[in-house]
Amino acid sequence: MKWQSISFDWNQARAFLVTAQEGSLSAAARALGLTQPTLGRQVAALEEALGVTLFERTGRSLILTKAGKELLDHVKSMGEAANRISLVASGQSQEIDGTVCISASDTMSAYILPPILQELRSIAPGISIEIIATNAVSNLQQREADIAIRHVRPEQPDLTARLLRESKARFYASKSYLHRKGRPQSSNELKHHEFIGFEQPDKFLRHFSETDLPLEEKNFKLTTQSGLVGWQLARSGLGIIIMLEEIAEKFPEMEQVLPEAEPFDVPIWLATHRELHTSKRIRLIFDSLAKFLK
Amino acid sequence: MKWQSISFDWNQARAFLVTAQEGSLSAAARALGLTQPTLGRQVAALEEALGVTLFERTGRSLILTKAGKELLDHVKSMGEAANRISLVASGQSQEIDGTVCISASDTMSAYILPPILQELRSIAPGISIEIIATNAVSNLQQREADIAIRHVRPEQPDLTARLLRESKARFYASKSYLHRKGRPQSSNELKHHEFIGFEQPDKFLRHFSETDLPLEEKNFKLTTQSGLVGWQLARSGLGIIIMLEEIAEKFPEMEQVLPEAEPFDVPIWLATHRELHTSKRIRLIFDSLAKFLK
DNA sequence: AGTCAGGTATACAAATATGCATGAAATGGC
DNA sequence: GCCATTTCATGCATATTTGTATACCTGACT
Repeated sequence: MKWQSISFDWNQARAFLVTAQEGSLSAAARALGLTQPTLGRQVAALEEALGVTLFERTGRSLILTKAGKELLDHVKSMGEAANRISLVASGQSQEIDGTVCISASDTMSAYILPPILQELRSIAPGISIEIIATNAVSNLQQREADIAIRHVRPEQPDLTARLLRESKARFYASKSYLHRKGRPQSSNELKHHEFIGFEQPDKFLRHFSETDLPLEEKNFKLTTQSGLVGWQLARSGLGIIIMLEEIAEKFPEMEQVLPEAEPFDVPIWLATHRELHTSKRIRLIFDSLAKFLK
Repeated sequence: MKWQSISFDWNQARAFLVTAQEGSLSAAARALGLTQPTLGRQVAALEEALGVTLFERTGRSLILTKAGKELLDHVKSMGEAANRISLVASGQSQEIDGTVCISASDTMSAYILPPILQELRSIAPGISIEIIATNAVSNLQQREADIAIRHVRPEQPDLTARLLRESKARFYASKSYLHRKGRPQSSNELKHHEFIGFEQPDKFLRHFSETDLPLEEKNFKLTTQSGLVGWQLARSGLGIIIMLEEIAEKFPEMEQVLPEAEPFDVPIWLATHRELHTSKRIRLIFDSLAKFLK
């Protein structure tokens, strides 16, 4: 094997990758926890070493040259390999101390996780836990999180997933709202009510297209991507919102809408990357979450 | 994109890759042009950063741990990407100065190339030329050479190849040998002569299996992987050898065996990696070689 | 037009990594 | 069994890289 061709500075390749993807040296520096001059020098050194101009310096920002574009694919693939290294290494690591990154919806993070985290802290005081509270489905492949709590079946390959249980969700509204607008007696009456939606209204509506609920876009005058904000809006009497029973029951000012109707099934899945499941640390948190969430 | 997972030191990954492949820190240091303490510290730092033990230190040499084996594949793929970066960069580079690495058989290198190199030197004085004289088919993919002169059609993908011409090869022997053993008059008489072979006798014989020459393994008492050594052996009268006409004719003490027989066809191919063919420097040498060898 | 935000390039001090020299341990050959 | 050789680990002077502070540029908005 001839190693000459790979003996350029690999950190410079990393600098190029992140700079190209982030769009500027400064952004790349922030992403990598380095400084802008360092990234600038690394990229310049790589250009020198390869004998290729990667970026056109136009004062304000950098734009990739043709040669830079040609190279970017290969640097990306280097980055993907680096990502796998980090992933597999975390899995192989049998260190019990360290950080575990958990991704969950914001409502789960705010109302379900806190007491569980308390338990986890006493079980494994050496482990730092980072919560990614987002309703976007995080990408476990790209290591945005080590463990994800989800309400849809994880379909990506290379994932270890466990269905913990089926939770129930219902429509809720504040007593003040129901007092003002009246309590609907049948699902048909819902069409005259105001709902608080998640994300884009059309995307959210698709969930209800399978049911026989008469909901249209005009019912969703308020929409947010944040479950917590939506819940606060509902608590303020601004409309009807869907919420897990176990969370809603903690709020006495909130009342079930159509209490006789069947609740919606909401599965609770726990997922991690297959490689990570061999790690003592991840395994411990995964199993404990499974136990407490069940 | 989350960059955290790729922000470990990529040069340490390189250190791990080369160390694992070369089998020792010292060998890796030689390969990379660094020193053994440096490689040792880089590998140790990577183990620290990933929280994984990569090698079992058994005093003399290092052996990969299970975790190390798990990671090696991914580091290899990182190395392959790095290799492609270097390859594409060389192709994109429009610098005329630099080094070009040419691979050719040792006889070609010794008897055909020298006057051509003289020409190249005057055409492009800024280019350094490195000759890899070997009869092993060098791997252009792995960048063992930039340009290869071959006698078989290059079949690997991603290669740009040009058939320069069909050269002729014949059996030759020294006059002293032919005087001593007698000049064979028909191909049938060859079976009583001694031949000098290349590489493993069986491998070499396969080339003649398609012809009707009565050669067997016992005819090849002398074998070498070096064309130059073989030729010297033949010049010393030790046997019959196959050689390109254009080379053999420079040696008046050597004489064609069975001069009426048809010579063998030996194609001369010039090959380079497709990516490299866009480089001014490589292109210049490639085209010049094609011109002079034709 | 002027200001401001956000970007890149450069000078210099501090932190970091590298190479050299050397010691210790283990393998292979005599 | 011993010696020669090869390999990994460590201390220290040096070389390199990094970060801080700053100057300078560009494009957007008032």
